[in-house]
Amino acid sequence: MKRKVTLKQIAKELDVSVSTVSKALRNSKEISLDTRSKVQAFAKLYNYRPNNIALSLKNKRTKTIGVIIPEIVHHFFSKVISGIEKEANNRGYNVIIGLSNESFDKEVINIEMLANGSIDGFILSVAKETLLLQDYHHFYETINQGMPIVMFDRVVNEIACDKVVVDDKLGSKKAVSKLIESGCKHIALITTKDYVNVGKLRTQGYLQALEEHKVDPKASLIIKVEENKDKEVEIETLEKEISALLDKEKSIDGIFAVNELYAITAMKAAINKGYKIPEDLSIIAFTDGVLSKHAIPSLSTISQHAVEMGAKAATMLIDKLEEIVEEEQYHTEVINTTLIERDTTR
Amino acid sequence: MKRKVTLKQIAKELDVSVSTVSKALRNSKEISLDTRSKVQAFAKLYNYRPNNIALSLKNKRTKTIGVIIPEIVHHFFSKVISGIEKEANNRGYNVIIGLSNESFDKEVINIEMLANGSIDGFILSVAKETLLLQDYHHFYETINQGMPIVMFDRVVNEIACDKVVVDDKLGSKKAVSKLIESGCKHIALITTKDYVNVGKLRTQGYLQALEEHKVDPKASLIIKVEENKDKEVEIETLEKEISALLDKEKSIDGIFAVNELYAITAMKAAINKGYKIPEDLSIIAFTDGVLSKHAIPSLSTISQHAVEMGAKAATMLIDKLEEIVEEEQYHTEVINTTLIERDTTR
DNA sequence: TTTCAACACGAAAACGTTTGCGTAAGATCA
DNA sequence: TGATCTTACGCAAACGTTTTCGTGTTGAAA
Repeated sequence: MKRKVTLKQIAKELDVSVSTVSKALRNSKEISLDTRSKVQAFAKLYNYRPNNIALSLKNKRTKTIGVIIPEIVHHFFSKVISGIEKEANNRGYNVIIGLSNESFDKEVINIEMLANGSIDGFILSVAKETLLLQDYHHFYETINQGMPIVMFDRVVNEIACDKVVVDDKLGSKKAVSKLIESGCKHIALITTKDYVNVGKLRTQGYLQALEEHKVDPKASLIIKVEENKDKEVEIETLEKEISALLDKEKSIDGIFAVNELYAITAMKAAINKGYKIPEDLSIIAFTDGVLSKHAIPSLSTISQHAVEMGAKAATMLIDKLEEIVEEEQYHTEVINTTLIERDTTR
Repeated sequence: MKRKVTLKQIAKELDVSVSTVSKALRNSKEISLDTRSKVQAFAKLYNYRPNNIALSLKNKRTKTIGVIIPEIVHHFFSKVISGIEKEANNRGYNVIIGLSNESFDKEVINIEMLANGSIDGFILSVAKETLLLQDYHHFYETINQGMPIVMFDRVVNEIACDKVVVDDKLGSKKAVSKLIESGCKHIALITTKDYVNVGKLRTQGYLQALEEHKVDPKASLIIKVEENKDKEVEIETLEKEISALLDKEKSIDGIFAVNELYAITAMKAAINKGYKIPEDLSIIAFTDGVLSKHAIPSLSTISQHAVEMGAKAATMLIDKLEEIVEEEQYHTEVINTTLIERDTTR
């Protein structure tokens, strides 16, 4: 087993100095053509590759960006990652990931681990617990140390950094408007409690759409799901709630849910009750994922263009790192949403 | 904006040498208690953290493991990653990911990028194109340079390295046996072409189960899907094939598919034809993901325990890195599969 | 007073690069 | 022949650590 070959070894072998080897490999005309070709041949033979770590130390940059997300077993986040990875690779950067699992502590630890020289900047989506605690010291510290952060999707407005978000309100409005325009009169909303920012915004979009179409909102048509550590339980509970709602409010002919899973759950409850979809009941979900695409019937959704989001975040971060954009100049990019009509809408 | 503070800066500020600072921070009793506490106080005040890159260069290890997977927008792979990440973090390692997108070239580039000092070892699942080309030079080179590799799921048998695999054959056998035992007489198989190794093995499991239950296999009940770059097209084509099959072979009362998506597609075709599931037709899929869990009706599956797989792979790699296990001693771990009975089986 | 150990600290090397500068040998010119 | 210019290379510093080996100062024992 041959270990990785270094400049020093090549130098020794060829009886020249390390600097000569380095220059020869970089084709400096300071070095004679003769020596250059000799060194290059030798390097090729031994498959020389410069040590990234040494380069990082010297250059004070690692060409690596750190991504911290709440979870990876999640269609949206994995799509964002694939967008980040693609753009980063195109520009010669690596991607290192950390998972917070929605925990404040894990988020802090991950950031601290990576901030000590391992990476040049962060792309992250804030953990729910952090949002709840509203403790953002780790972000401030990181930024203070001169390490840029780009937040996406779940962002903290009060922090001065680049952000990439989806227009949740407008997206929801699109969905609900579509429902109204296709003839739905009584549209239920399945959303989260208000402390989840995106849930809140999507709720606002729903209300706005109703208002614009002169439909009076009814509190009895809104279910605000209490998030549960145990997703199974959360979903089971929700299914019962929806069942009850459908029993109580017979007039419901449209449902807008703030995520795929809630929508699928609603669909399940409705199908069990014998509803025909979309004839008796139309459904639209915010967030487009595999679940929607392959559900039977396939779900109409609002797509957030997650890949594009990731790519945009990477672009913004790298632009800042390479000083294409000035340091203190922050920008919030809004990614458009698109209504994808499938089989749960008319 | 204060930059990161270094030992040198602390040393200057306190008018001592760098070595004194280093020793003081590591609580060496070579340094007087007085100086130690002074230095430590100062370091805490300025939030000193040792630079990882410098440490990596010195220690010749990065405490980072590289993971290369074919795609990340995929339930199985993202679960594996979460398993790797968890175990790695527990043992103080970071995870850096590269995506091959099933491309040989991208796999090679990713490995070369990371192998030059950025990481201590690899965990990877081989790209389909690589499997097809059977060009494994990049793996050999990496291993030759003393960098350990752990392959998971899609492995290359001829390469001497640690491996974590699923017993595909046994898993399929379990599924098909379950179908037979629950009364299915005519079980269709939806699998991939034989050059995809896991497809081949799962097909073998199907055949073995039939044999053991003295059921004669019928070639007309087997669909071998040709993979297509465009998944949409692949799935649409498949749906038509299944429809045709159901028309032709009216006796089919069970379907085993080698992945979720094929199973869902089969279910869709069957539901469209008015089949009652599971009364008229039972379905089991290999691979357990969100799709199966939230399908209506929910799919019975063979779970591969992806998280466990990732964790195991990480354990094996780190054990090797930390020389808990001898270098030249390779081992293949087989992860058990479990039948998860849901609503598509009786 | 001399000798020596203990103490507290600093100098320097090492990890693998890149790069500015110095310089010996040879070439060119007057 | 002597002065100057090129050429082709080596030295050393720098990035931020850790660690080995010195070394000057102190205090105590002889």
